[in-house]
Amino acid sequence: MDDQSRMLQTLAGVNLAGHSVQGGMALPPPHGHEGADGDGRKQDIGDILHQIMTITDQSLDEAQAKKHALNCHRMKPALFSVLCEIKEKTGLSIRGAQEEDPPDPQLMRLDNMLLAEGVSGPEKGGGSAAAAAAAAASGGSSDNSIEHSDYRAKLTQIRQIYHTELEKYEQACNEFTTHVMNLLREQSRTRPISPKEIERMVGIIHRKFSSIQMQLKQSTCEAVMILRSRFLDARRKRRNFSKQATEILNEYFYSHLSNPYPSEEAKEELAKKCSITVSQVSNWFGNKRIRYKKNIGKFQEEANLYAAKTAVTAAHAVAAAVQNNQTNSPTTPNSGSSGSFNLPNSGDMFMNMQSLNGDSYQGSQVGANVQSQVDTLRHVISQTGGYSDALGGGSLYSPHNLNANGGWQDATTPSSVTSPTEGPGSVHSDTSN
DNA sequence: GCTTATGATTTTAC
DNA sequence: GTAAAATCATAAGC
Repeated sequence: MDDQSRMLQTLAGVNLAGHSVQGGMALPPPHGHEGADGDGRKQDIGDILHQIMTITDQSLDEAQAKKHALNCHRMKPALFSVLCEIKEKTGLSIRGAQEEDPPDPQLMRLDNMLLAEGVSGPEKGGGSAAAAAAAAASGGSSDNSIEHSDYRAKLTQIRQIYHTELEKYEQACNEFTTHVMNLLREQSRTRPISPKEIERMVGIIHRKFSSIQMQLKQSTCEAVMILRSRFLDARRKRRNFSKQATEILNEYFYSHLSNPYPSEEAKEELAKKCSITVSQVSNWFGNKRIRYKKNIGKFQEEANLYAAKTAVTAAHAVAAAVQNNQTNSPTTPNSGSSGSFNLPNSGDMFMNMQSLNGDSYQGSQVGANVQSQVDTLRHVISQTGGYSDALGGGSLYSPHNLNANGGWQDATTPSSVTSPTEGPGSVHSDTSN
């Protein structure tokens, strides 16, 4: 029997004597069991094992010296291979416990969220899907641009911090892993360390670091949530439009009462004039239509006011045109030209009225054929339905633009052709709601 | 502080 | 997809 197998037998005896095996390391008694042969070698082994076990209790220098002594010991190779064998056997028993953990569902959720918010994953042009979705949901492409850019800037900030921290963690993790691996390699000279064990250790380190990363991800998600809620709150905040803007919108509304649905172009024009967004114009008209319909009586006065205002504006425009015509040579023959006063239909009337009265008014364009203009104006005013008698006296406003179902008449049906006998009271079948 | 007005959002119907 | 209707939330007036 050679030294090695004899030693194995001895060690097996030690273990059977009631000393457990822990952590892949055989734990011998402080002093070797005296076997039947009473071999002095056994005493040696016992001493060596004792030294191994107590090495951690000693100071570093001491331990270093002992380590060196152990390395140089004549029994070292034999003992080493025995330990390897023991570890191999004990390793089998713990293998089942180190199965790969399934992916953490919470971590997956966090990852998905960060990806969806544009914090992790590829950079989406500095923006976020969430912000874009929120902006789209609000109904405007360029709307909320201030908040949107603000949101994006803040999200970019969060993204940067997240990536910096993540990088730091990864770097620390790698450094620590390398350090531990070096340590294990170093230790492998004195005790058997299998690649599997190193792998396991690396796994443990990675798990620890990923738990830290999860905290980082959680904090990032929270930050994004807070930012998002603030962003949405900011969008919800209401600021009253300026008086001028409200007037412009009201003027348009009441002058188009027969069909208060501005076209996209008209909306853009109104938005520009009121310094608001197109979707705000849409919102305003949506609200106005429903509120007007719900309570026509309440809006009667307002309607009269704007009808009168528009009538005065129109009258002034006509007067100005007449005056202009008188002062200019009557022979100026620009009647019928495309540049002349052009009021094609009620749908565009307001904008042209605004042109007459507003900043864009150009006297030269309101030129020659005054009489035809007056006629056109009269016709258009009558078509608006708001004050068909405005130039002829009588009631300024008659809310006959709503049909019996509560809806506005078809845009193609001018209010002037609807029954004039229909009074304010007859159109309120929808006001019950 | 309460009420009303009003801009924005969400839900519903078509 | 769009408008109506309902609802929310805040500004403004008292």
